Amino acid sequence: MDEFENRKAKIEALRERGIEPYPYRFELTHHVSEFKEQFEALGDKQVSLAGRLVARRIFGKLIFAHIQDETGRVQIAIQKGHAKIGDTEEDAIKFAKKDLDIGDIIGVVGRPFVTKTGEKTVAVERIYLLAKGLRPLPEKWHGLRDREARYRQRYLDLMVNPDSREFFKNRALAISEIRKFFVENGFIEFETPTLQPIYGGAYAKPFETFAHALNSKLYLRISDELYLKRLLVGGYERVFEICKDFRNEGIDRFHYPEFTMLEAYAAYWDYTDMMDLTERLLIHLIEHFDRGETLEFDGQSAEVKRPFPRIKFVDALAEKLGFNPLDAETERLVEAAKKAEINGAEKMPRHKLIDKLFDALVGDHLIEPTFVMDHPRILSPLAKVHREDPRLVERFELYVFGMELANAFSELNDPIDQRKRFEALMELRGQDEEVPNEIDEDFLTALEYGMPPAGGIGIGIDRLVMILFNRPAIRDVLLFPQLRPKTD
RNA sequence: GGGCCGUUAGCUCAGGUGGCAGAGCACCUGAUUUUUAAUCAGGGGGUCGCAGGUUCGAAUCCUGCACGGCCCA
Repeated sequence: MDEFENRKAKIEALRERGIEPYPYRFELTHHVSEFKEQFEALGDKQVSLAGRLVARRIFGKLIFAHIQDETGRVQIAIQKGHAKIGDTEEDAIKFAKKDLDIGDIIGVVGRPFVTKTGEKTVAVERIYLLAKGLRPLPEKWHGLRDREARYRQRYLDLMVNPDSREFFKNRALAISEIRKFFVENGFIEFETPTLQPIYGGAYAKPFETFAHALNSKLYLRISDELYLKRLLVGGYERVFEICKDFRNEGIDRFHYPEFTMLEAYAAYWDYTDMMDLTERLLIHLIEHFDRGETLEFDGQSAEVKRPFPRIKFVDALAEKLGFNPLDAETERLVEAAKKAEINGAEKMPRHKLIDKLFDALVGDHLIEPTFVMDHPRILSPLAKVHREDPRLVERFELYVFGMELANAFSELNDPIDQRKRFEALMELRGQDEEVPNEIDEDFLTALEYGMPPAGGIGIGIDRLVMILFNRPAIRDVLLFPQLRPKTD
C-alpha cells in the first residue's frame, strides 16, 4: 500500500472512531509569531495555535513536533498523560504517533514552556486534527527545487520554501504600498475595460475574443491609456489603475503575455512632474522595504540616489553610432543594426530600427536608474511634440539594470495632431503587425471636447518587483505562470 | 523558430567504457520522556519522461516526440 492509500484508509478509520478528519472551525488565540513575541508575558496562560504539521520526533511517551502557520514555525510537545485527543478524555500520544501524519493541518491547545535547549514550545493539552493531508510533503531539508514543479504546483513551493512565501507576500505588500503612494498623492484608482473593441495605447499583438451578447470581436487590453485619458476629459484630475495587460507575444526572462501594469495620469502636469513622482516612488519603495542605497539584481549592483541621471535619447544613440540617427539614411541605420547583430534589420521599418539600435547600444547597458528623455516623434504617437525641437516628443523611459521599467509622456491633447499621428500610424499597417486595428474615433472625439494638459506614466509592476527583491526572471515573480500541459 | 542542457522512488540526487536500478529524507514495524536534518534495529516502495531502433543484453548508445531550463531570434 502506498502512502496515499495508507493515509486515505486513516480517514475512514478515524470516522469510525468518531473523529472527523475535516471539521469546520478552530478557535485561535495566537499565531506563531505572536506566541513567540508574547512568550514571556504569557506566563502559564492557555493558548491555541493551528498550522501544518511539518516535522515530528517520536520518543515513545513524548513527541516533539513543529507546526507551521503563515507567520512561522513553532515546536509543540505531546506528552503521555498530558495531552488529549480533541475534546475527548482519550490520551493523544498514540493518536499523534499513528493517526496524524506530516502534512496534516492540526490545532493545539496548551501552555507555553521552554525546553532544556531553550526553545519556546507549546505543551499540548488538547490536539485537534483540522484537515487530513493525503500526500507526503517534499523533502524537509532541500525543499522543492525542481523549477517546473515549483511553477506547476506553486502551493507546494509556498508551503516548503520560506523564501518563496516571503517573496510573494512582499510582492503583494509592494503593490499595496504603490496604491497607497498614489492615493496619498491625490490620485484616484478607477477600473477601465479589460475587453476592448479597439486595442490601443501601445504597440503589441493582442489576444482576441468574441462577445456573443454584442455579436462583436473584442480584444484583451494591451493598455488602459486611452480609457484613463477619457477620465481626464470627464473631469477627474489625477487617475490611476493597476491592472493586467495582455500582449500575445513571446515569453522570456523579461516578458510574459499577462503582466501587471500601473498607469497614472495627472492633469496640468508635464513629463518633468512625472519624473519627479517616479523618483519619489522608487525611493519610497526602496526605503519602505529597507533595501539600502544599492540594489542588487542578477549579480549586478546599482546605486539608487536622487536625482537619477538623465540622458537624451538621440544624443546617447548618436554618440554610440557616430552619426545622428534622425538625419541618417535608412541604409546607414540598417548597416549599424547589422553591426550590432540585430537580426532582420533589412526588413525593419525605420522607427523599429532606431528603437532596436537604442536598446542594443544604450538601453541594455543602463544599470543605475536612468531617465532616457525626448524620443523621436515617430516612436511615440501619444506624446506631445517637444516644446524646443519639433522632431522630438516629450517622453521619458526609466531604465534600470538594462530593463525598461517605466514610460511616460507629456500627453498629447491636441485632437488635430492626435488624428494626424494615428493616421500616420495606420499607414504602417501591413508593415508592422503591432499597429492598432483601427483608429479609436471615440477617443479622438473625447479629445475634441478638450483634455487638460497632462503628464502620464506606465510602470511595469512585475519588473519593478523583480529589481526590488532581486528575482531575475519574470516567472519567479508570477504566482501561477502558464506552462504547456504536461503529457507522458 | 534555432542552439545547448535536463527529465531515474513522494522529495533531493548518484548511477566511467552497455551487464541484477542505488543513497539520504519521507513511509511501514519495533525500541525510545528533552529532541529539533533525533537516534538504534528491521522492512516496503521504480512504466529510469514517451515511442521506436541498434544489441545476446539499454537508465546508459542512436532517432523522433513531449515537457522544462538557459542562451539567441
